[in-house]
Amino acid sequence: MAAISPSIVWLRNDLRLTDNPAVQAAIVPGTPPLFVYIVDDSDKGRAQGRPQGSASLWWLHHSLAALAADLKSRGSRLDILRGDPADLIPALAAAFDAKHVAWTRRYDAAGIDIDSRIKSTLTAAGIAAESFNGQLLREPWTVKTKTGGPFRVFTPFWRACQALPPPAEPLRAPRRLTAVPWNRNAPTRVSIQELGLLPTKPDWTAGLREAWTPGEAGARQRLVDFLDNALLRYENERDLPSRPSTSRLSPHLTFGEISPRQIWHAAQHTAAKSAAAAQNVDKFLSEIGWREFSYHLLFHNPDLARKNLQARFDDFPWRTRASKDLRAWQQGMTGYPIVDAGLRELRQTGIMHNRVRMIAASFLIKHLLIDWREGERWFWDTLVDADPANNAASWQWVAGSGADAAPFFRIFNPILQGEKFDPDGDYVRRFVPELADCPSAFIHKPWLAQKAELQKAGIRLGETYPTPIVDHAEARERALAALKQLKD
DNA sequence: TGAAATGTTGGGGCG
DNA sequence: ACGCCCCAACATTTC
Repeated sequence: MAAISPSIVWLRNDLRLTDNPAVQAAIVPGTPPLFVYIVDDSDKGRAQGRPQGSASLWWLHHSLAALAADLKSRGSRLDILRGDPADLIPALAAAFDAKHVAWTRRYDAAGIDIDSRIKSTLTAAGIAAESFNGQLLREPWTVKTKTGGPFRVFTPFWRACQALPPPAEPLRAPRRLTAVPWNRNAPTRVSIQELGLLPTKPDWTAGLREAWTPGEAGARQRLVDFLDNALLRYENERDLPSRPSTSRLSPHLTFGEISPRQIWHAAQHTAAKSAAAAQNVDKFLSEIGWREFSYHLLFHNPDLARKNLQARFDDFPWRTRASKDLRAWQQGMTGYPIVDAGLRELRQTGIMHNRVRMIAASFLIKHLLIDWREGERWFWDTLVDADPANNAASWQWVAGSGADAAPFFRIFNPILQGEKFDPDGDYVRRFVPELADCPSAFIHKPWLAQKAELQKAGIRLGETYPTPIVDHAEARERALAALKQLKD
């Protein structure tokens, strides 16, 4: 019997079966789909031409495992390959005599380039290659200003998005699938374990395991939990890092375990319940809107992670020999508790609360005068939600070099921000345990406490916890002086 | 999706 | 009783 020619679903950052148009497109009677994931070892294959960080790799491992289990329970299989997709995809199609390959789009320049080359190769070989929008509410090129150009300001961008017809209803996951036997002429497969994505010695991932459930089911559960239990507090509490009032969906979105369409529709459903729900949904969806805006910016500015959107920042006098300060920031040892708590949360859990990201980023850029790209790179390496669009766009936003960005003179005061958004210091105490017993009045400025008081709390500044590496007022003046140079 | 400096106002203590 | 000063509270401007 002649082998049935399968269609190939090339999965990438869309590790889900629900609302996945590439999966849907491959479900054709008589042509069972082959589900393939490729670990691209070539440099060009990675988003922004750089490897993913170890936290992201941990997530990838578990997300792949979850997807493999989902496919298995439906009678199918996830096949993993390692190498260059430009070789592997055509080789797979040839080995299986596939007539159809489908994937959902990515938006970083390197990825777009690879995908369009592969599409031409396949098309030239008489194979239908189809790409879909799986990761965004709106394709970046479909949202235009009145004059037909891309948006550079968030509010009108989001308004234009909302004026478009609502996103399509999410697609259902396939129920029952048929596994395609592997072909001996096809490239060699590897197991998830063989990919070696998990750190071994030391295994520092206990914090990650505790905080997260990677995979489609975990993503959906997170969304339901958020809408059912936290939504009504979202507007009031989303800026309080000690409160579990954010959605924490970002890494699930990064890996495509859930789509923004699913989120949008579920949120609309919840919004219909009450005026209060609707108002909170509005706030929440505008954060999804910022993600859309970031992708819009990335698509129209492929160098977003490397190049200032505002060229006047190209000559900014960043401190280039500040490796000691950079290191203190990375390790959460700046002496400013809210900043240190954020960077330690990042290393421990692979994520940082959004409010604290802004404070920590502002501190690196404005207090330490270190190039925002250094911070962008660190976040890329350590965040489980490291995303080529969100990360780059947000760093440029804080730096003031981006689109619709905070002006450079908007300098967060880490003490006031701490007191405003972590008034009892719960967040600091959790992630900076050496300050756990510090009186609340000084939790964000321990260097101003009486020595006896600190002693009682077991704190010896400069020994158990650092003294501030820069003085806020001085650093602020220095940054404002640098701003003047920028104008000249 | 700031902070700090500066300006304005109004209540209350006080001579 | 009144004006003066102080200063908190709030508003505006500037960085």
